[in-house]
Amino acid sequence: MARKILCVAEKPAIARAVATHLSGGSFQTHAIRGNQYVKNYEFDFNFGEPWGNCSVTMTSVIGHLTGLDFDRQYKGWMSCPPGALFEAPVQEDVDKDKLPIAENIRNQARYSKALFIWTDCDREGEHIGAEVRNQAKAGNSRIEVKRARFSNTERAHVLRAAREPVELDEFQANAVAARIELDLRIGAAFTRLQTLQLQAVVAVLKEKVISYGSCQFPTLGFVVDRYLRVQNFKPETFWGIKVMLQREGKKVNFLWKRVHLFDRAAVTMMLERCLIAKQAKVTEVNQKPKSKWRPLPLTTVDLQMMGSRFLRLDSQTIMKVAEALYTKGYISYPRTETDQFDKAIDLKKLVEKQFPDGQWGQYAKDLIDGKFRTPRSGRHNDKAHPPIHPVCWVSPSQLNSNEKKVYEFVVRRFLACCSDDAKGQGTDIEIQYGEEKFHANGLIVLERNYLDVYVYDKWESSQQLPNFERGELFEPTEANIYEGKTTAPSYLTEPELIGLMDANGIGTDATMAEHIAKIKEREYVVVHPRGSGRSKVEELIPTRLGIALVEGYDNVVAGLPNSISLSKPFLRKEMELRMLEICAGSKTRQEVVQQSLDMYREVFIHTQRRIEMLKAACRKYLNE
DNA sequence: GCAAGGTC
Repeated sequence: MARKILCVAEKPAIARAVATHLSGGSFQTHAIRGNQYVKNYEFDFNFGEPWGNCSVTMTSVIGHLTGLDFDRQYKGWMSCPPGALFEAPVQEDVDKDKLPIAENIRNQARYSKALFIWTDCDREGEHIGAEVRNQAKAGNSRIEVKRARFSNTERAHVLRAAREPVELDEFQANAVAARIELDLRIGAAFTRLQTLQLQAVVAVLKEKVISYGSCQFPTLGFVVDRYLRVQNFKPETFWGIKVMLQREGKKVNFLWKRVHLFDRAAVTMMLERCLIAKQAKVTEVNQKPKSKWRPLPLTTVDLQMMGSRFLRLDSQTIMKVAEALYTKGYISYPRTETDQFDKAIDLKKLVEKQFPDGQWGQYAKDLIDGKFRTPRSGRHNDKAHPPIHPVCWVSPSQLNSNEKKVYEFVVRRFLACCSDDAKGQGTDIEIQYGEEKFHANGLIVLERNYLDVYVYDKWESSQQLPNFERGELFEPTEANIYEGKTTAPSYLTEPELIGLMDANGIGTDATMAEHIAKIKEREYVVVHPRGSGRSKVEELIPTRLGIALVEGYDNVVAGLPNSISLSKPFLRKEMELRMLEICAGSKTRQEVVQQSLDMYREVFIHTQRRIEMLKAACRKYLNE
């Protein structure tokens, strides 16, 4: 009998795609008992040495199999002081709804010589792989464990992954295990502490859960931080000089090199000197080609940011819609950090698929007729998924209105990536007037290229400048002083918040939208519309509770050395660095868990000791 | 009734 090999992917869609490639398209599908999504695919495949021709069962899990929780006697909120959760025993169990999936793996492992793990090649994927391994070993302790390393589901790539397996990376799996334990202990301890303490202080908090999480709190911190900057803003008056010239029937405005100053007398004096000089001298006339770069291949974070901005959908809605489009097979996997296309992907074929479209079909044809360019490469690669792109064309009549918007964006972005940059001719003119320098810039757009399909970018020709010659003198038509006021920053918008979270390592591409939704659900922030029509944006404004929490925690640690407020992203960043140390093998999981718990325990003890600060902040903001 | 991370 041929040897049997069990393959397990992270999700059903990957299991199916891999089975299709390995089997050459002919496989048998079997449902499993107790779960409607997971299927077993059976076929033969030659893995090469040392396995040879094998009969394969390809199946999947659905994300993590297990969850970590406190032992039963610690689950009740009154069962122990919240601080005890830093040490309380925890146990890892297969989630209730995943029991049939785990059982399927144990059963299939029983008759298998080897297990090939096909989870995503990222940290979480390594941990999920370890969960799968544990189940397989429980079914068959002698099973040999291998890991397929693949970063997309292109055919040749998948075949190579099957024939060149590697080992599971225990370090990465351990790093995730550490994160899971820390998030649980710290989240539960602080949540219980602050909920129980604050509920008693203010009537409106009576029935509320006031949660703390290492991601949701820094997210709240960003919103509050901006809010306070807006509130505390004091406008300042400034003055500047503007110079205007009328020539050849055109008006040219020259901008001051110093932009503006906050000293009126000084500006007046500078203008006087200009007027005394009477004539301005052209010191530079530069004509140079300018270009506006086509966008980078699309990542999740970018989809959420651009989507919020141009499609007027919040990031969670965008992700839901993108997932629906993915499940229906219209776009690629929407959770990716990668902004570079793998050479193995046949991009032109994907462009051709868009030919039938009424809006951008002709544009796609023009690309294939010679205008195609290889996309730019960004600097991110998660080694698991390609940038988000359309996989086939779909008629607009098949989509609801949100799906239409998101699909259109993904397609236009993809076609833009495969286009040439926009090209133009720029003119920079610099003049010396008295002691001061001024400049005027002109732009003529010569080739729109990607702008024709990527309607979200704007790049317009400016008014054309009249001719100037270097060294020539002219008398400006007008030279004035003008007054202005600095304006307050505006409240944080969702795309800005996602940008901040991304830059500070708060959450992952898949979870950022959830953290924002969480702080809305907890009533730490609310969303207010600003403006109307096309310029309408949604702004995030902290509630009184949100402000009170941040101010309270800032006060708790104020004046203490080395204690960083929980509302800031630094503690989370620190945790991230320690996880990297586990991955590098320089620290063990236990060391990191102990160290990080010590760090958070210190803040916890301060918080308990100075809980009055937190209570006072809540009274201050919520008792009126 | 707590977290964050996978995925449906």
